[in-house]
Amino acid sequence: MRCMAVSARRGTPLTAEEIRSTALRLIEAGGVDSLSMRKLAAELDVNPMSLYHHVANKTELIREICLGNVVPLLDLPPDDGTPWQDQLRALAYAYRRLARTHPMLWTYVHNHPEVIELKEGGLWDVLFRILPAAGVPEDKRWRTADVLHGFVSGLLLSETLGHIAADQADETYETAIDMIIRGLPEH
Amino acid sequence: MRCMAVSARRGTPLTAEEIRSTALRLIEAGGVDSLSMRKLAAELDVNPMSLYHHVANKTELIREICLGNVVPLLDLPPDDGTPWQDQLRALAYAYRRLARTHPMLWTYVHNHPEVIELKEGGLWDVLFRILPAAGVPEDKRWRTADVLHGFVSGLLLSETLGHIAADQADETYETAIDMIIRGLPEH
DNA sequence: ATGCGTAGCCATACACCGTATGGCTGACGC
DNA sequence: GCGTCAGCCATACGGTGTATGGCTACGCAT
Repeated sequence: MRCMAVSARRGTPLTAEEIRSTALRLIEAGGVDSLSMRKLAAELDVNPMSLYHHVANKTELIREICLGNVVPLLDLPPDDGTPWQDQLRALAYAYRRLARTHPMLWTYVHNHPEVIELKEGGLWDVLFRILPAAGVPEDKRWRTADVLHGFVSGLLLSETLGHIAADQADETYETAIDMIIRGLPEH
Repeated sequence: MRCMAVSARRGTPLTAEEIRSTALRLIEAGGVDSLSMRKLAAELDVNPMSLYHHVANKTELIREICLGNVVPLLDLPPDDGTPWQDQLRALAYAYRRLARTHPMLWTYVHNHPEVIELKEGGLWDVLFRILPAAGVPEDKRWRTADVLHGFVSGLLLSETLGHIAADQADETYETAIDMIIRGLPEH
């Protein structure tokens, strides 16, 4: 519906989604730290201050990208009747796919807790569906869920940062998930 | 030996060690990102540019702090005759002590790989001493070492960032190490 | 003694950052 | 016609890392 005053240099008005996806592209191209409101504005062919009519500030922008453009990409395994081992494996690999799709943002999030302090997506629901089946007693489920998440995040962080040889990454991850499954009560 | 021209506002000349320890203090007080050369200089009662006669630049300064003032604090378990489980546990707890001593720098390092790409301290030597005793076949030792390091780092990151309830942190870590030990071949 | 090299320090300046403030334009409801 | 307001932009402020070059005063060779 072609609304309001329109940029001098652009045909169509900005949208929050356009800003987010462009920002995400810049982030994945050069890291979160290399994203600046000014570069983002230049990429969108717009004055830096125009961005602030669509996003509150930079950190809020990043938060919205995470919640709107990244977290939803995690496809959680359904609650079919398959053994808990298979479901846990599926969850782990979905998580890895997410990390590899947006490595820069993923590493950023994993040490800027303020971005998503809320437990991400339905991941924890799935974990709490799996753990009882794995024989983890109720009073240890929270603890175990934290451990599993910490383990997997840490390993993915190592991989993303290049601490793990690229040609070994697949086998390493498999080894890791096997180790986790073996470590749960109902081996 | 009181050498050369001396600061107008200070009695003694700067030293690299003084710069590093002050920077480390500021980092642990407010996070790595809040450290600036200007604040650091102010804290040392010196002109910002004076720092550059003792350190190459900011990232190099941080690297030197890690290598000189943090990594050496990791006290690796000795090669006494104790079972590998005990040695692994000792290593894990030494690592945790380090993370809790310098949480800010620790989290920073764990997603700025360029800082210490070199495998930190003698940690890996100890791991490679333990893994054979734990029954890990030679062709899987590197992989397993990567996994263990990723796991433990990730969990400590979670803890440091406050994702784990403080009153549960001890038990959670214990649970984690138990799980790792159970997951290794020679349970 | 005298002059020089140089270690240590500092003043200035540049390019970049996030964003507060306030003003412009033009579409809309009344 | 007119007020409101969405969208955009120009300017400015205080912060950042650090390049450049100049100052001082010591140690040393002459």
